[in-house]
Amino acid sequence: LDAFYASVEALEDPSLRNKPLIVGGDGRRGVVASCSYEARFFGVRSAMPSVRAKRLCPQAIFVSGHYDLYEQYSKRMHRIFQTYTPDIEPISLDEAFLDVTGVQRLFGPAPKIAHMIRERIRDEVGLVASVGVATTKHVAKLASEAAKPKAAKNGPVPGRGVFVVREHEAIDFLHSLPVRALWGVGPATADRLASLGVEKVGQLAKLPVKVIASSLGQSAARHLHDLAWNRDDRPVVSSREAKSIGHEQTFPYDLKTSEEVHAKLIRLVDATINRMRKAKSAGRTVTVKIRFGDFRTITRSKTLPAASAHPQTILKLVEEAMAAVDVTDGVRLLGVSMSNLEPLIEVEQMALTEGVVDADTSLDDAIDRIRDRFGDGSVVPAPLVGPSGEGAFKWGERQWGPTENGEQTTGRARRDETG
DNA sequence: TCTGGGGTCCTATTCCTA
DNA sequence: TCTGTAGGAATAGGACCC
Repeated sequence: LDAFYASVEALEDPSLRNKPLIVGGDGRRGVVASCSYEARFFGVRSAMPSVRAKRLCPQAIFVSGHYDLYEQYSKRMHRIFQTYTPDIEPISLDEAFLDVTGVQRLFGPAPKIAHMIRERIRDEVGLVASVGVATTKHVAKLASEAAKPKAAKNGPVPGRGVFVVREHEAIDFLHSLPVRALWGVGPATADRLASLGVEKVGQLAKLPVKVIASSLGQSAARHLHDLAWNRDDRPVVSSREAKSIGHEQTFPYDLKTSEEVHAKLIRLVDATINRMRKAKSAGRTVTVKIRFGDFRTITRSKTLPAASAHPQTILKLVEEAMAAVDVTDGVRLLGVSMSNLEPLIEVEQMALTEGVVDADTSLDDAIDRIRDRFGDGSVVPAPLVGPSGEGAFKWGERQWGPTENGEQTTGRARRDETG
């Protein structure tokens, strides 16, 4: 999708159409999550600090994200995809790979299917999609980039919409691109390749793997060299289990005391476990991420002998992990995430058969039921209730509380809050 | 310029155990 | 009993993606 979040916002509020629009936090530590092509003309890009975006485009309109809304639009698109093929691999809310190998007898050749899907997304959802068609996943992805509109003074100049790279054209197409275009080449890898004199994919392709490996390591070198020759046999995988679930938050001002840090950690643990339990998962490893005022970032992790979804157990582990961390320099961001995930039902059954069930299990179940019925803000850890200001509604910020229309919001809606 | 939040994957090191 | 070693798990950090 083109400028997905910004396009959805403009669709919902016509007064935002054809204007430089930025979706993201406009606070001092906000970044651009998505922006309209009108904003891009001024040099605004996603992931750019909002302060800089404002400087580049003072007339830009900032809106905070509505993640729940984007999810709804995403689902509508997926329903369209499903009418063509069950082999859909979501990359994000607004991108997916579709394998149409087996359905061309039914719907026609892949480029025709691409046009049909694009038209239906335009007519039924109201959004502009760009589609790349190719015989490998990564060329399809690059082709979709080539299909996108370009930013210009009076709004976007339409792109080709559908960009087809046939198998015999793939090498020429690839070799003309900058290495940075390759999936997996970011700023750090691009710098290293530049020091080998490599700017274009074609130059990378002609370099011996050994030489690339001297700079990037064997695995990455092999992988990128393969991609440069269009050797990519990764299949479209339609269902994938999450490997980790977590939450992190950047604070408007650095936290200076361990009490403040502890209070935030309690909230992050609760939010993470709440989501993990909704996903019917339990985790064995907890990782705490700490970013200091100077942007130095460390992680500390601890692993349990068996997976758990009990707040007290996880919090204790978090406290152990944090024991040796000095926060007096100021903490800018905290994160908590769980990995080594296992199905919650199996974990609880195991606990039952081993006779280690305690009051926690039924307590957690009761909390789940109350939250299902009255909202996530209805039960909160005691240290965050009361006159300190972090009461039930502040709890979890807007992300976990009810919205005006009574629905649960998730994810980036949190940008509405100032923290 | 001053850097979000959700993730995945890879690598290096350390520690434990067979 | 001591030592070397190989492999796996845990831990930490970094790059990258949207």
